[in-house]
Amino acid sequence: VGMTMTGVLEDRSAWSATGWCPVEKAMGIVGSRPAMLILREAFYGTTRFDDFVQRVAIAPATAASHLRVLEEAGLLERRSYQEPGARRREEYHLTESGTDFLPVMLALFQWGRRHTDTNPPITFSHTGCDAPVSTSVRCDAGHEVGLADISAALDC
Amino acid sequence: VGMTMTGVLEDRSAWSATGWCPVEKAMGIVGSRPAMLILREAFYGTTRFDDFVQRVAIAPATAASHLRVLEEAGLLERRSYQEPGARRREEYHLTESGTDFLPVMLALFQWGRRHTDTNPPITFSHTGCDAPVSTSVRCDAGHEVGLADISAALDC
DNA sequence: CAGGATCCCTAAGGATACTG
DNA sequence: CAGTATCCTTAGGGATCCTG
Repeated sequence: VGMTMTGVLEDRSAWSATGWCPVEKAMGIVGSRPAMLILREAFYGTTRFDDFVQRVAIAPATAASHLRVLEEAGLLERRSYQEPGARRREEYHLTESGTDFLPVMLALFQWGRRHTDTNPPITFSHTGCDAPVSTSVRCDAGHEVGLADISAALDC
Repeated sequence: VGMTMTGVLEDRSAWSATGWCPVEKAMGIVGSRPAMLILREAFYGTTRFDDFVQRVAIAPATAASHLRVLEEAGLLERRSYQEPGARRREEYHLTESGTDFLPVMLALFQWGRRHTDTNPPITFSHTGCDAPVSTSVRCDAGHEVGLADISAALDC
């Protein structure tokens, strides 16, 4: 059963109620300002608790809470480490699941830059190749596709 | 000034405070469960108020509120139309800014499917070509790149 | 059918202070 | 530095009822 994306919905009744939607699940984890911005910071290389607090500009309790959620959801992992002679420290690092979130983050960044009034003077480019980096929607054959060219099929 | 993405942050102090971040701005608009799911429904072809209410399973007030925000933010546009003999109705349609949100939505869908326990039996494919569709991070030269291969440069 | 008005309520998050 | 504890405030959102 295949039909254009705009139209497949009529085939299923209230799938939101079933809890089947990955988007919904994802929003439960990263669907808040603090969570998303903590993740943004993680992509920028932030690993320390206090840095998250300051750079996201949130309360310590909020940071602790969301860091825990992100850790439990598997996006971040907590690492205790101890430099010789120094005392013990904690760090938060992106896991594979966390780095896998990059397309979402970059897509969101791009969308915001294009459709809001924020346009920070920063460019992301491919190391070595130096060409600018962006997210795109493509089929496995390599064609870039828009919404109108996507069909949704229920595998039933 | 170019450096690996993981590391560029140290160069700017608290850019979240400046309100410069597109991600932050974007989260202000779509960074809630209702907003994101309304948008999801819009991608599936939902246009009517009551359908949004039922399929997202939210209160009318919540729907009205978020529909308005999405409209004001330019993602949705309200269209009054009147079929001959019927009374006036309202519809919400994706604008260009709205359809431009597709990469985010699809990336979020994919991430959720891969990293949460939700795996709905649905496949998105390229009409005609029939190959499955997905989001990817690429440079303009066409290389698929991961986080480690991205460098961030401040254009200053 | 497409909402507006109202009420209520809880959970999120800021501020501040404290601890190992 | 990496949090926890406490307090307080507000905005988000559900439920219900009403209207053009």
